[in-house]
Amino acid sequence: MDGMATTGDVYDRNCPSRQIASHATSQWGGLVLGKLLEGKLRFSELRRAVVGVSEKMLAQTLQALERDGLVLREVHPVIPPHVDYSLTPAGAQLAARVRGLYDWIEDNLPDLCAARDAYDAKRAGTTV
Amino acid sequence: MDGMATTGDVYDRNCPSRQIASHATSQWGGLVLGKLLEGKLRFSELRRAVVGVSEKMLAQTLQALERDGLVLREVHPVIPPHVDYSLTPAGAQLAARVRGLYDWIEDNLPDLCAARDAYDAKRAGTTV
DNA sequence: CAGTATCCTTGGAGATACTG
DNA sequence: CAGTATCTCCAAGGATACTG
Repeated sequence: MDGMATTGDVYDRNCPSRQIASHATSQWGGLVLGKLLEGKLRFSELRRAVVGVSEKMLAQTLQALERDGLVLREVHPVIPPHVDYSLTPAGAQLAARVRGLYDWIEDNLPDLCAARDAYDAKRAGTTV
Repeated sequence: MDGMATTGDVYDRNCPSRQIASHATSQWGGLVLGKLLEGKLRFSELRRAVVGVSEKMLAQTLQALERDGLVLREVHPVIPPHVDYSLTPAGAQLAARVRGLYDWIEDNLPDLCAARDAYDAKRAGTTV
């Protein structure tokens, strides 16, 4: 029932779920989680792995994910600086689901693209 | 086929996967897919169900999902107009995964919020 | 009812430069 | 190396008005 004040339901407008979901499924958030699923990585390694991300967005994304308890940040007090990022247990669970989503899309890409072409073709034919 | 020219990999910069993923996991895309998982809905029903969405964004979101072959649009030629939206088989599969992601977040919300509080508390203590 | 067209605002995102 | 700070800019998104 709706008796709960803090539903946590994503269909509630101002509930933390939407924030966390947006972090985890954002352009860069999803890709970062996916990469970290393969193992611990340094900042610069992530930067290279996640093609197209800027320093700013990577830092921002990692902070959001760390804050949500999905990513672990380990600072090694050496010179030059060395920081490792990895998934927390929670992060690994969520990342697996995000990855599953991406994988499904990649697996079904031919169908999806075909649907697109059909849609565009139909529009081009009817209109104009 | 060369096999790798069109990888479909989301880590490729300009590949359709990223587009489709962004549609499916966008703020409104995810919520629309989630709602349609419960059954066929009309435009205005969706508008009410997905709290906070504007007409423009709903129309735009539905078009993108329809174009990707995830959502089926049925127009009933009556007055006043009546249009039903539902998931295609592909859409249902993807929606289930998106839903799973949201559900996981909702289920683990207490932990996630606790992590947040801890993060904020630590920052407040060390800096200032 | 189910959209489209238009305008307008905001903040997301990149580039750059600097620091510990 | 791993960030932070600042600036700028474009486009996503919302509000409104109109149409079939």
